[in-house]
Amino acid sequence: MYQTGAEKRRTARIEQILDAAAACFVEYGFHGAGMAKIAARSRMSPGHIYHYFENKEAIISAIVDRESARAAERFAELDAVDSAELADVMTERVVTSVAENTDILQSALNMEMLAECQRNPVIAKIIQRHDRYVREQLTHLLRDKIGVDQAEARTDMIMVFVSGLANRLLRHPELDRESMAELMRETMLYILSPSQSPCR
Amino acid sequence: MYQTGAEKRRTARIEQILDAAAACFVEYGFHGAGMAKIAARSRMSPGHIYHYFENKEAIISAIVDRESARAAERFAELDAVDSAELADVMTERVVTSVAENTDILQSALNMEMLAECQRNPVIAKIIQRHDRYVREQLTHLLRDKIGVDQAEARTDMIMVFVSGLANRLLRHPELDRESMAELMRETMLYILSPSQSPCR
Amino acid sequence: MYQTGAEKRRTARIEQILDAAAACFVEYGFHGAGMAKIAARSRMSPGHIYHYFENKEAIISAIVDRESARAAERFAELDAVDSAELADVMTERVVTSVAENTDILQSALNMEMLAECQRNPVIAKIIQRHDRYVREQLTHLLRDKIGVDQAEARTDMIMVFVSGLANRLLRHPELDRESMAELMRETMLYILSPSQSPCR
Amino acid sequence: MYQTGAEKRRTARIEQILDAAAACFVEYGFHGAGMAKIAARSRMSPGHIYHYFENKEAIISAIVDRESARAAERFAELDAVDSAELADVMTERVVTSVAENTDILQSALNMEMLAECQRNPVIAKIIQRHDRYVREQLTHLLRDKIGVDQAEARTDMIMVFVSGLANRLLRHPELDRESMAELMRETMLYILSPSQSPCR
DNA sequence: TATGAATGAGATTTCATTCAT
DNA sequence: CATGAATGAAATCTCATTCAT
Repeated sequence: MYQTGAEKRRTARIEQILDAAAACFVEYGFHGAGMAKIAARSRMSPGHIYHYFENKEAIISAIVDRESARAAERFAELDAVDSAELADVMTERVVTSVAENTDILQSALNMEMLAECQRNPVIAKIIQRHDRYVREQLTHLLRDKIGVDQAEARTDMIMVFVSGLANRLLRHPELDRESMAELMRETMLYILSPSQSPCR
Repeated sequence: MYQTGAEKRRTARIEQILDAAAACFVEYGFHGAGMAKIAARSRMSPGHIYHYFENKEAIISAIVDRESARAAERFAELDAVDSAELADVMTERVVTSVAENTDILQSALNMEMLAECQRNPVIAKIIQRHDRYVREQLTHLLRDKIGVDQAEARTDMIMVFVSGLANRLLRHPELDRESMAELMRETMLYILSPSQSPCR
Repeated sequence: MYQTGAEKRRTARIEQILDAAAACFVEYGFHGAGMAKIAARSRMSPGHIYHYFENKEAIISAIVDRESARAAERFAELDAVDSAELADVMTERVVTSVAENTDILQSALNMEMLAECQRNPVIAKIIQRHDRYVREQLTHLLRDKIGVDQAEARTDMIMVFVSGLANRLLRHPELDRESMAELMRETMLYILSPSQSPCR
Repeated sequence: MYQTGAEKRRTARIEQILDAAAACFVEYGFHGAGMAKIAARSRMSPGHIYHYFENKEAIISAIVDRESARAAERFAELDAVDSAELADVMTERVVTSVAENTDILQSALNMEMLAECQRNPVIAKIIQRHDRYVREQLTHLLRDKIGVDQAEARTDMIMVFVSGLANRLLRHPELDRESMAELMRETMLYILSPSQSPCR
């Protein structure tokens, strides 16, 4: 995917905006993050943002798209992992993310924040599409690689737990990340363990 | 607690407002629920709401207080349940709630919505206080009545799971409630089972 | 002027309102003094005030009327004072008022406060009528009793000084009343002194 | 003090707002002058005013600051006047001001208007600071240049008189400016005359 | 008479978005 | 490509006034 200089510049500008916006959404929430703040954090004028995005919704849409693309990368990586180790790798990923706010949890945080504007039907659709995608990939991994039964139910459990945890960490920053991570480890192992049915 | 006619009327009016506001918050989110909408749903003028509540924050505060009071009632009921049955009763309650949107889940939904305005430090404190209360009660039930070990970790698991589920149901109304309820049942039984440690 | 019991009661009620309103106007200003506050201070419901006064303007009108009547009384008293002593009596009255916030100054304070709503043409007219009345009476005293020349100019000086002083005391409560009173004494003596023309 | 084009424009816009606001305050009073009116008079949208001023209070604050700066200029001019002529110059200034509503009196008018919102403690402080400054400067001129005794008492007299006059002219536009100006001249000469003590 | 619940217009302020430069 | 001045609709909140009881 070759880009001319101008295109590179454009892409960089867009990344700048998305980073700034994502950070602002997590920090202030969707409604609290005014275009002025996002512009300031992007080191660009408010007006100029509209050269790259039609409106605020479009920024959200792009954030979700980017998140989806990153999720796709992560799933591709997991797809390459040896089946026998997959459960452990997945577990460690989630645990690390909780402990360090990387990847998955950061994504979850973003989603939490964007959810504020779920009533906007355009955004709602985008987020639901992302959610469906993640669900499919996860189910695929569980069913086809780890080989557990009731893969969909287990997927739902993971997603519920991850989103619940992101929420909780966001809103109760006083909680101990270490013990939350440990909690998550146990839970993941339980959910991913093929020997004992989570849903007997 | 005797009330004169006027006091009854006042109380009824306040309940009216709280019901309307809670419904609006769930339907439109905190920011989408303007005082105008809340007023319309309460069947009174916007201005009149300010006879009962100093501002929008105060409404939220009152909703959380009401929620807390109801939670207290529910916990009191659970305290009266026979220890041997408690795990089952709790499980059934949660399951029913998910299936029928009653009590606990409604409360959880409300909390999710109110969480939108967590950046408001006044509200943040109120919600955190409520959260702490629920946590304490739940831990008490798990440790002192059901008698499981690691009661706090299990409490955290329940809270993470319930909030995650409320979130998910709120944002993905297309999900199948039946299977979600079933998922909830399995998870609760697992968490509440004293024989197998969730956090070895 | 005989009054039946009902009439007496009515009159008392009206006085109650006027006292409360005047006090509120001085304390909070015309715009800051809501009908609710006035009602509370009158120990009466907001709605009930409208049995006695058509609207807020009417209260002001009545306050000014009452002030005018009191001014008339004061002028009548002064009219009865021996011409030779009149200048001294008037001076002492003003000085005492400044020192103790009685009579004249209180009246002036009320007027200052009401002046806030001067743009209301109805009120403007009422206040101007009061002002004209005071001016006539004062000029009469100066010209016909004290016997100074340029009575109108001297009257204007007195009125300017008194209103200026009321203003200043109202807005700079930290000022020393004693020295202000002394200042006023000197000024009054100067203005009322027939021997030395203030407007040569 | 060099300004770029943008800075000039900004300064001009701010002046525009301050002029409009001052005019509105004089015309309608502080409470009567809505942001909408001020915006219309500044020929800009209500919202845009908030790019330059945080809120209505800030506008007032800026008006007082500007008034203070202008007062400082005037005092600086007076400081340069020959001592022998100073009393006459000051008198003429005040007299002209009364006759033509310029400078000093205009300033006083604004102050009168602003006084309406004295109950706002922020504004109250600003105005008191301004008042103190004027008082000091005036006292300095009287004591150190004109060389009268009791300079502070005379200063108070001037300030009371000027504010009283501004009040009166504002509220009784039917009064004859000529004769008011004449009154002012006599009074100023009397107050500034070192030979005859106003406060024996 | 008397209450105070109720109304609704209007005030200040915010903010996504547009546009001249 | 870039700025930031400018708009205007909408949100929260206040308060004089009315009305059912």
